[in-house]
Amino acid sequence: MAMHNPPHPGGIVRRQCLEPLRLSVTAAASHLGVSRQSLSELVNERAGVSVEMAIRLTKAFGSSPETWLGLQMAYDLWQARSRIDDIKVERFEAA
Amino acid sequence: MAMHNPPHPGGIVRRQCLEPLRLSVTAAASHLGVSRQSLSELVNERAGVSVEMAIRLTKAFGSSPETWLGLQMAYDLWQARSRIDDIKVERFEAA
DNA sequence: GTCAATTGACAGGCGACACTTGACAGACTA
DNA sequence: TAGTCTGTCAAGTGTCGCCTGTCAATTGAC
Repeated sequence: MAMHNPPHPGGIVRRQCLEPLRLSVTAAASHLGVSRQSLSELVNERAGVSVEMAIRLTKAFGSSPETWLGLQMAYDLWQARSRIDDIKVERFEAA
Repeated sequence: MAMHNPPHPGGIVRRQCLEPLRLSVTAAASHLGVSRQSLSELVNERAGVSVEMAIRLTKAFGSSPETWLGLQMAYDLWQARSRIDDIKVERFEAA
């Protein structure tokens, strides 16, 4: 159903947005209207793409907020796979 | 582009999951493995669908985590529309 | 070699949010 | 009347995005 090991959106920002335009994290953060640290954490995969960040990325680099957030969702879901069996739920209707 | 005023996932849980099965919030929360308050906040649209809650909902009622989170994403994005013009970003490449 | 820009990382702090337990009042029902 | 269900408030926890300030290491231009 889903793909294997979906990439963190931060890596995509770095490779697909910053590097092609030879943008420094500092410069890009300035244009995005966020702090340098905030963008640094994103591209170093220490922070996720928030709704607001998705809008900022879209305004600056194109694509769509849905796409950016979709990448984040796929990543989060993949990470949760390892914990999925710890979530105990009694199923309905199937009984 | 997007639909009009996407519904809050909590309302969907209530109408599509709880009511058809004549489930009380208390009973459903118990089965989902969360507190009654937590589910109450969700179905009363005071809380969103987290990654973990999406997994719980899927295990209990079917569908998929992607679907549940997609509903939440659509809702969040719609809510953000009102603030979207406050986000100032300098666009790249278009220049 | 030296200076400036860039970068990743850390500390301290703020606000938002999902979630918990405990408790209370109102409503519905057996 | 008693029991259940419900919404909600209080209070506290942990996570997370984001900010400012700071620091050391790296890199490139002179």
